[in-house]
Amino acid sequence: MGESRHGPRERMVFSAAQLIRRDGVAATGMREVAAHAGAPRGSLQHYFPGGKEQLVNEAVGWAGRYAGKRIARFLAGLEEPTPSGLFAAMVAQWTDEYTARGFAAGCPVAAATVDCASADGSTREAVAAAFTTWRAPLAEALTGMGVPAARAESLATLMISTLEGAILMSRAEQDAQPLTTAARELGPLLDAAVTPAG
Amino acid sequence: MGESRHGPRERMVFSAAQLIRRDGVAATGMREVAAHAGAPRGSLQHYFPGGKEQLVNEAVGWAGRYAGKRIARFLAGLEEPTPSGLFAAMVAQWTDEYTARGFAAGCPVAAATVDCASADGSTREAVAAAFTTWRAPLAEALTGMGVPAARAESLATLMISTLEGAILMSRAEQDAQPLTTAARELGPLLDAAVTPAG
DNA sequence: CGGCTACTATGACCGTGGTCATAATCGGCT
DNA sequence: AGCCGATTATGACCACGGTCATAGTAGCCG
Repeated sequence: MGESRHGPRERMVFSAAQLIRRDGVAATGMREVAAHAGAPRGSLQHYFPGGKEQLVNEAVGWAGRYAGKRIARFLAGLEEPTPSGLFAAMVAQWTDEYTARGFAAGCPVAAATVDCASADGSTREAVAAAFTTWRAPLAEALTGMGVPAARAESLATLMISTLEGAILMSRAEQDAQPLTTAARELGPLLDAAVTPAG
Repeated sequence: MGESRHGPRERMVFSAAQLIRRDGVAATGMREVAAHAGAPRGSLQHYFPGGKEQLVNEAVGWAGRYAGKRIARFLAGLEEPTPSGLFAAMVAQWTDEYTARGFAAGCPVAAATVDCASADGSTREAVAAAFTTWRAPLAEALTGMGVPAARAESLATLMISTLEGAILMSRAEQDAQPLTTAARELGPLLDAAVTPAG
C-alpha cells in the first residue's frame, strides 16, 4: 500500500521487516528482499554497503519506531483512555491481522532477537534499542493516564512482554486465544494501577 | 552433565535443543549438532531418517516435555504452594541461568516458532504440541491450588505468554529486569484467582 | 564360522545465498 | 555535447549445509 510513494531504499527496509517477521532472519535472503520490494538487486550494495547486517538492523529499527508511533495513534483512538483500553488496542492489532490474513507472521523484533541475540553483532543492540523506543512512549502514555512513573515503567515492560509472548503462542497454535486471553486477564491489573482509583 | 548415560540419539536431540535455543533453527547445522553431542556424523541419517525436520521436531518435543515436568518439580519445591510462588520459580529458572551463564540462549520452542511457523511443515504442529504439554500440567497445578478450572486455563496461558515474552526481552536487552518485573507484577494477579480468597 | 543387523565413516553432490567486481545507464549541470 | 555522481545490471566467487551414496566396522546369534 503506497509503496511507490517511498523510495526504493525505504521499500527494501520495509520488505525486509515483512520477510523477517514471517521467515526469520536467517531464512530471509537479500535477493528475496529486493524482489519483494520491487527494487533492483544492484541497489542492495548501494544502499546497504554494510550488507545484510545493516539491512536487518534498519528493519528492526523501523519496526521499533513503528511500534512506538502506534502507541500515540492507539491513544488517540480511545474515547476514554485507560491502560486496559490501550493494551486491548495493541492486542487487537494482532488479532485483526491473524483473523484477516492468517498466522503467517510475527513480530520482526522478536524474530531478530531469537536469531541474532547470541551472535554478538550490532543487531543485538538494534533489538534492544527497538524495545526501548517501543516501551518509552508506552510508559509515558501510562503516566499520562495517572499511573505513577515508577510503576508505569514496570507495567510497560509487562505489557510488551505479555504481548510478545502471546503473539508467539498464538502463532504456534494458530489460534488467537492467547492474545485475547492476555488482554482480558491483564486489563484489570493495568487499570488498578491508576492513582486516583488505587 | 550425565550426557554419557544417555544414548547418542538422545544426546543429539538434547544438543539440537541447546543449539536451536541459542542460534535459531536455520542457523543450527546438522554437523554442528552431531559435534556438540559428541556423536558420529553418520548417526544422523541413521537415527533421523526424516532429516533436519525430524530432529528439530524431536528437540521441540523434548523441550515441551521438559517444561511440563518442571512444573511438578517446582511445585514440590514450594513449601507453601501458591500461583505466584510457582510463577516465581518458573521465572527464577531463567534469571538464574542468565545471571550465571549470560544471555546466550532463549527458549527452543520460541525459536522454532519464529523460524518455522510460516513454513507449514510438521514443525508447526510440534511447537503447538509443545505448548500444550507445557500448559496442561501448569493449569492442573493452578486448579490444585484452588483456582477454578476455567480460569486456570486462561492463567496458564497468560503465565507462559508473559514468561516467553520476558525471556525474549531480557535476552534482547541483556538484562533480567523484564523477567523479574513479570514475576513481581503478575504475582498478585495470580494469587487473587484462588477461590477462597476471591 | 557365516551372516545379519545395528551403527559408523566419509566423500560427493547440489542448491542457496552473501558478497564482490565490473560495467552499463541515467539524470542533471555547465 | 560532455562530464560526473548516483543508480542499476549482471555474472562470478565462495562458503555453508542438507542430503545421498557407498562403504566399512561391531556385535550377536545360529
